[in-house]
Amino acid sequence: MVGARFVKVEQRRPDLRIPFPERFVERLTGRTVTALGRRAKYLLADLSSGEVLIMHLGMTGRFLVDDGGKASGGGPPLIGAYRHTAGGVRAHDHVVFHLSNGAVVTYNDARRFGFMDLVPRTELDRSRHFTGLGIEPLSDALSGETVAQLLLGRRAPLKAALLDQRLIAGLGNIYVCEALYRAGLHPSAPAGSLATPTGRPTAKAHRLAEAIREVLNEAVAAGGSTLRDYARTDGSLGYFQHRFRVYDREGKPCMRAGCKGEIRRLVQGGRSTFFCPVCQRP
DNA sequence: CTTACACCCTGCTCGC
DNA sequence: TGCGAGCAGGGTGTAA
Repeated sequence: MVGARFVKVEQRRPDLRIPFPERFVERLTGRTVTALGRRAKYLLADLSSGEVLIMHLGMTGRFLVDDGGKASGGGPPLIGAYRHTAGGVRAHDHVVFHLSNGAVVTYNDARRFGFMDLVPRTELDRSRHFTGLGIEPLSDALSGETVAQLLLGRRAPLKAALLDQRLIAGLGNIYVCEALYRAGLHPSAPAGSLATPTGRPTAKAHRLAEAIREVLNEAVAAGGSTLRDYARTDGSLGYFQHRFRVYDREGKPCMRAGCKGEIRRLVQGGRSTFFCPVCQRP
């Protein structure tokens, strides 16, 4: 997409989780994508107009890429590669980008918890989506020290605090479960128990920071996690789901050598938490 | 300020 | 085979 121009944009419904911005199609058409980026779970495309296209996948959103046979010709398929058929619309295809390089990028989202928005680049950090966002977990900002400071005094369960995007921005349900397991921390422990009364990091805080970084780096290297509702098994999907140690493993044995524990599931804030009651003690 | 919970929406799996 | 209940990668608005 970078360097390519939107030659045609199909917006097939008025809203996803929120309405599309005013004149969405007009503000994209004819613009060139100058850069792609990310902040937390938001995908960002800088446009030649000075606006940023913000895209969020929600739970079931995905981008399907028909590169026109260029990038994948002869080589391994692109992530989500597929063939776009003009006029042939799949269920839940909500937005179709036609690019000047021949690529067709389709946004598909069954549950429509995703969204797209347009904001001036200069106002991005003040936009409603970005105000109050926490630190990037893969940046230098994440350390035992910052974890301790962020969690100091909080009585919410550790699991809930890690899912709070205002503290650390970008962790989801899977990677929080996996990070807590690797750090040997109980999901129900008070978040503040990882800090000393003065906000200094405990050994647990250091372990957690390291586990978060480790899990995310491994997942990115594996192409992410593809769960139950993917469309194709063409070898281009994420593989981290095969490396889950606790997520969706209720009733199965703990994978730590010698551990006799059995993975348990509990519900916190309406979300499932998976953990080993032996390795992750209260 | 915190924390808890319902809700947005569709599809799949499970138990009966 | 059919059907309802429960659950799912996220975020927000409201209430307590």
